[in-house]
Amino acid sequence: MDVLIVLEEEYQLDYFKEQGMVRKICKSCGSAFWTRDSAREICGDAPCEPYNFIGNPVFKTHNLDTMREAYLSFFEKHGHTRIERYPVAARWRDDIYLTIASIADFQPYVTGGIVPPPANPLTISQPCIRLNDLDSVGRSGRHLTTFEMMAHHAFNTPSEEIYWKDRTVELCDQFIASIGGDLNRVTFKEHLWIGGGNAGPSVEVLIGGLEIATLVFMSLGRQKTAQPGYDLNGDMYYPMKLRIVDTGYGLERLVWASKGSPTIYDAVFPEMVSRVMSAAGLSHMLNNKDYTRILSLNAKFAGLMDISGTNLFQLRKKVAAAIDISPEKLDRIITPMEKVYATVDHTRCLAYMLGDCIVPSNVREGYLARLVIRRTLRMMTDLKIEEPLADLIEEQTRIIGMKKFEQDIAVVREIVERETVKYAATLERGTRIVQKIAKTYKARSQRVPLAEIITLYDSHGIQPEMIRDIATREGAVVDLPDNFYSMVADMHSESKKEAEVSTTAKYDERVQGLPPTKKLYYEQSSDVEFEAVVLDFFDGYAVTDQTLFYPEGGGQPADTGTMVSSESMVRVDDVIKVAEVILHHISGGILQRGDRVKGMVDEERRWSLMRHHTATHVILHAAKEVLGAHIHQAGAQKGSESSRMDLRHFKHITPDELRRIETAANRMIMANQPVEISTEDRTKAEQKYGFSLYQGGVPPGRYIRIVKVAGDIEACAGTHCRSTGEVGVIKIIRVEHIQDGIERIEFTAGVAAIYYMQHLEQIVTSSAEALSVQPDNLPATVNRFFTEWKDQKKEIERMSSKVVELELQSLVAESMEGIPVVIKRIDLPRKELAQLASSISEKGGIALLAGIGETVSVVLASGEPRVNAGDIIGQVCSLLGGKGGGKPTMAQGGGPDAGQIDLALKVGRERIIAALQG
RNA sequence: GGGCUCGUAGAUCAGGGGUAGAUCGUCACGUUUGCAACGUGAAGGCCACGGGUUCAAAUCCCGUCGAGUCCA
Repeated sequence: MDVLIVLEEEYQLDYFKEQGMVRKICKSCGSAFWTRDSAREICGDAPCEPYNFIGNPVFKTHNLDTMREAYLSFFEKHGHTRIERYPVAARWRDDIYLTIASIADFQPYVTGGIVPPPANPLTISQPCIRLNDLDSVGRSGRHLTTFEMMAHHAFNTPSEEIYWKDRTVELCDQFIASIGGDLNRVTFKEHLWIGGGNAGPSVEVLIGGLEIATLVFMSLGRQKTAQPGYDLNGDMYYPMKLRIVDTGYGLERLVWASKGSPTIYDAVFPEMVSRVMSAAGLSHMLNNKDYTRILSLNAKFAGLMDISGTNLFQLRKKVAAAIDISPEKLDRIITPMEKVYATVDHTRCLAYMLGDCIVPSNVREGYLARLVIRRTLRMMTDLKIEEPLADLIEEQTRIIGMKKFEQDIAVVREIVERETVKYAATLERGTRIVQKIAKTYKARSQRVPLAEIITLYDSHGIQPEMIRDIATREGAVVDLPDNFYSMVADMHSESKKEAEVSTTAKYDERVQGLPPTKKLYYEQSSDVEFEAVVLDFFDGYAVTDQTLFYPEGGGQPADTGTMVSSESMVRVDDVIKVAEVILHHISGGILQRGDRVKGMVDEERRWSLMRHHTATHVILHAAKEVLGAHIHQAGAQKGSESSRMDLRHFKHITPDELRRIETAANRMIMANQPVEISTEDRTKAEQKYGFSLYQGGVPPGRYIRIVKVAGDIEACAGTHCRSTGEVGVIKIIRVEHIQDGIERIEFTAGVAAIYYMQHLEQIVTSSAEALSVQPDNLPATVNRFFTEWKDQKKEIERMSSKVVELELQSLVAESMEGIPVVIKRIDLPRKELAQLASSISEKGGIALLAGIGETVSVVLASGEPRVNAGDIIGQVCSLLGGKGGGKPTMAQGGGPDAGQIDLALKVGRERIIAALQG
């Protein structure tokens, strides 16, 4: 089917026609668009149309709060339910780190038709973070890292139609009118939307040259269906059962258009702009008409182009020509302004990131937070802003509203302050390394090679521009290619590995014909025996109608045990879950379809796993109590001996904190609260408990299993004790710093904890016995021994230099060719021999000394240029069955053959004489 | 999750198979009314830890622990 024809039909809306709109083709770009203005010839989008709303607002004046409220209450009035925003860290998804669009809140389960939406239709204003255009932020006048995507979403199923294209466009029109927009100036540009495995027609809503919204009609997906598909850019897309109205209105853009200010930044956060301007000593610019004119011109032109790389220079040239100054002068004026804007934008981004409990680190979303923090710190340095970054972020938090964030502002401040100190240290360290390298290459009068610069950036985090500046100051030459960052990226992509194929994937088809296995381990988690019927047996895997065996999942290993049929008794050594079917891996025999079996789970192991799993929840809760609200699990591995849990935290957990966590966790156990487990609707559970539900990953499906342990509430599929008391006892083994921002707590629970403590006790008693002291005195005694050992080592050194001195006095040198030469067997360790020999060679003499210890050690030192010690030692040592070598002035060696020592010295003597005469 | 760099005196770092070093800091003595400065000297090292290779390892190899950094 021809995509273009189909798509053209898609836009023939009754609503457009009723409103007397006409479809036109843009004279400039050739795109189709709908308008009420029959005289209009261009689509209204940049670059076809300039930003003519600047200085000429198209809506009634609004700020962020009033515009958001105007939007949400408008849609509420028109039958939509208002939904609270989701966090900017997309914790309910494992494919993206940050929330990048309002629809991301509902992916993948709602958009996939698995889970119903929290309301239908709904409206939301979702803060989103996109870091792809970082370079343009502050420069283009319109780019932001953080923006609120306001949306109304409707999810249409085959059985229930909420509304589709006509109503969507109608609502859009009415909303624009409600904030004072002139509908005659609005155009709807046809646009094929493709993204995230979905596609559909969409219209871009334009006014005054600015795109203020996109209305997407998501109706195609990659999943093959009976209906004919479309080839879109080489991929096939098929009509979906679920058709989703996915709209996105840019809150900041609406506010900008309502004010008509030169840049979006002035419109959206005027207080912050003026605060940062004055902190940078640039306040005078605010009231200067020339600057305002430059900025608005800059923004108008920037709106017409994509700012990146060389385009920036083009932009400068254009603006400079329009106001008749040199591009260089313009650059000097405008660069600080751009940095002010970017600082304002970035601090707002950080307020959201940190407020939503992201902890800066060098992995995942934590790395993104650190990236933005460091970028901001660099700009603040350039602007000579002395105010602490934490103050600016706190101010942004206050403007947005403290109550909108989970993280305590005091913790946010501490995190930022730590990051600031840390970055200063990195810069200092980096500067020293660069200076050193610059000096090296300057001394060789070479340019600093690119490989060095890449290492400096990649391994030490020093920005290439900074490398150039420092090296230049040191007088070295650095060439910096324009495509530096892409070269680094290329280097990384070379070492990329293929993704692993899931091991269970090969059984997907096989289990499709089987009913879901009844999971007895949830209903009777403390039972260990059950009866079942074998439904299938393949590849060593048995499938039964029901089972008590817990399959590997959620960081909990599988149960083991036995299965007995009338014919045989087999071992269950592994259990896996494929979709809703549980596969038991059998060894030591086979089972047959139809066999009645009795299953027995290894009781000790099951209990140990349950205790460790329940303990994980308890420790997480205790850690939150001790360390703060941001504590989030970053992975966990349960075992039957010990378990570990990784926590996101911005500093090292101190031994004291660790003890407090351990004590708190054990108190929770002693309180012996029941463990409550329920199955709840995913969306409702998310609304009720928040996203801290997803600590151990995001489980699939419409319903999720909620486990409540000692105040900790998580979505969890593991087996648990019936009450916290059954855990028995928790002993934390240690805490380990895995990566920046991630601390690993290793612990043990129940019987394993008792064994562990007994093991510790045994270590202490046997150490105490070895030293014949009471365990209580162990630390003091060990300390004393260590200092004594060090003192004695020094004493030995003193004595041995004394021995060398004495030996030296008793040595009588013979004279060969006028040179004092000592050739002698002295049974001292090699180190002393070397000392002795070198004190002779220092005075211009020659010493060949050999001594017998475990093996023979030989040292030859020569203060006489004619005698090359390194050359001679080899032959001497080979007589002893060994080897040797060294420098011309000092050589060492040895060999095992002590009987040959006299011969070796004799040969050595001959060689020295020969060299002296030679 | 993947990659890279680095662990040597209290601090900053050289040395990269052959006797463990420099600078700053510390301490003592000297010059000085005192301080600063200078001079002379000294103390201060499990060369991160555990294996291996070697006649010989701070140095090479493997592992562990720790620090830093880039990317997804």
